[in-house]
Amino acid sequence: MEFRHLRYFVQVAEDLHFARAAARLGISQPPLSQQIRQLEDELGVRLLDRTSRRVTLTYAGGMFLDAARRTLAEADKAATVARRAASGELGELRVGFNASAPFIPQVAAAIHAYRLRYPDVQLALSEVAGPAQVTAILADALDVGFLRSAAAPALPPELTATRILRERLVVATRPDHPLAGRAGLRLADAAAHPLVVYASDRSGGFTEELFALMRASGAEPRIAQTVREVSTLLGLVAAGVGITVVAESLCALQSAGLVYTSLADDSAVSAMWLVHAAASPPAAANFVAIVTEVAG
Amino acid sequence: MEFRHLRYFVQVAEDLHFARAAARLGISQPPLSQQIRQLEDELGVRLLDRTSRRVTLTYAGGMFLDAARRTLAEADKAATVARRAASGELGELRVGFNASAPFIPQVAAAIHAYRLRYPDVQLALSEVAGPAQVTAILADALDVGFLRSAAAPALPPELTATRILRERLVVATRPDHPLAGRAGLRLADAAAHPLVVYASDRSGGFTEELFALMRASGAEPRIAQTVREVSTLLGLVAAGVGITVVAESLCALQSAGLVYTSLADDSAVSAMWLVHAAASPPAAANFVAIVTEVAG
DNA sequence: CCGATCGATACGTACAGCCTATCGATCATG
DNA sequence: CATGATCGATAGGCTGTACGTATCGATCGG
Repeated sequence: MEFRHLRYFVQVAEDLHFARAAARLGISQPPLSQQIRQLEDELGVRLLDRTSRRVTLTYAGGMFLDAARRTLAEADKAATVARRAASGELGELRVGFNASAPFIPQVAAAIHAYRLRYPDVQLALSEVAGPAQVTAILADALDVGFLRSAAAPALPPELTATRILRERLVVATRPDHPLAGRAGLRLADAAAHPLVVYASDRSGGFTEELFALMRASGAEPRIAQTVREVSTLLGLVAAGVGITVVAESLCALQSAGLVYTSLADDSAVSAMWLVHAAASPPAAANFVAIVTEVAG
Repeated sequence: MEFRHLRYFVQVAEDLHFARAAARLGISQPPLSQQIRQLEDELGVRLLDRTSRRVTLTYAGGMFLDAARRTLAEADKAATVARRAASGELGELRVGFNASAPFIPQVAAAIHAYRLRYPDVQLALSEVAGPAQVTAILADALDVGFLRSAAAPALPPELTATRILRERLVVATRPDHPLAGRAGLRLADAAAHPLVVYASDRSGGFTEELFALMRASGAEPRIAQTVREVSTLLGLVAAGVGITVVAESLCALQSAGLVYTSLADDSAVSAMWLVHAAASPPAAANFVAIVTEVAG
């Protein structure tokens, strides 16, 4: 049985007239009769009762007509699915992001724009620490990932990173802290006070990068407390446990016990990167395109 | 796109190896490569990434694989549906029956046996008066019908009637009625008493046949009351409104106010017939076969 | 009774799908 | 690093089959 048989049969069943059906199908009548007969022989079932004057569906023919239509529709759907999947309009996209990514307006805007443009792509968002994202993408557990890194992250050749945002670092303190609001504040000043920082396994390298910057400015940082979440970090700063240094976009999180003070150092910058496989699935490539367009 | 393409693609996707897939498909490797390529060209989508060492599904290929499997399954189902419908194992069967048919054990047994043997046939049972059944079958609103008639019913040539039961008539009266239990009771005796009978439009000809029998026995029947249902008929007899004559199988309906007395006349018989179109749908033919086997 | 209609049959043809043979690329191995 | 094995792609020839034209046989209306 081939699709030809189904297409021909459906047309004959609709017209109940071999010559007309053949004309619609763009063939002549004899081969149409042959193909219908061939289909009946293969099924071992008479689908049409035909005299030289009238063609009617048998009971089995009526049942088969429905099933044949369903089969043709399913085949159509298969072709459409393939094309849409290839163009990235259909499927699933697994996006990883670190703790600070959601607070970046450009990232949120890009995700929103992507959802509007590709509504049939199932977005699977998951919070993953920076380095773990790279591993996850390599293991095909993730398609793309947002991670923070001052410089371009070192990646295996099959992965690509695009910088989507470059931002300054700020110091977060209690309002009554001596550093609060001080103009021309420098990293070395901040390093003189005990710090609340992310635990290394959660920071995705941010803490290490921060410490490296401080040491480069000639000060040795001291850890007051390590935490695992943004809310804890800022909560403990507001409680006076210590101060911390975060990316400027985190200023979106305001609180009565918190003030953010700019750092004057040229080196006090950080960046968000979008990491993806060089051979990305179509949906991922579209996502990268939208993110670089909106946020880049 | 033809089924060939789907079958070939599914096999390659399962083996991820052209030569092995070709062997399983019973063809050689080159035409398999050609057909896959043809499929990809038609869809405009690359379904497989292939180097000379490794074959992998693209994302679109994976989505298409599912859809292709569904399409092939749908086609299989279409063939099965046609065959099962042709053999009468699938579909709908519309059975008409008159008021007395359900009380006949053979009819009930036949319907039960049919349900067991053909569980996937949707049985649509409907109560239809005898002559209306013939009209309904001719109008293709009914497939088969049970009706009561002393002699073979007059039918157009495209319909066939099979007698499935021949039974004697009995008189139904109150227990204190003078005819109750009288040995050798004859139709002429019964005709001497006022009768409760079905209204003509509901009786399906039974009342007319009964009156003809009574007149043939030399008596003129008198109507005490006409009714539209079996329960009303027997209820009014039990209430003493009159007596009635019914088929023996109705004795199954017992009541405190009712007794049945046999009629001695040779002519006091009735029969149930199964009517069906000569060109019945398969399910109807099977039904007729089972009924004649069980009840005939 | 005759012509029109319509599906089936007969038969020739062109193309497509399959075959075998071979190539080119990649990878494992000594 | 050279060599052989593996595997998909390509080339070219052959055959089956789906389609075309011509015609037949049956049925129905006028």
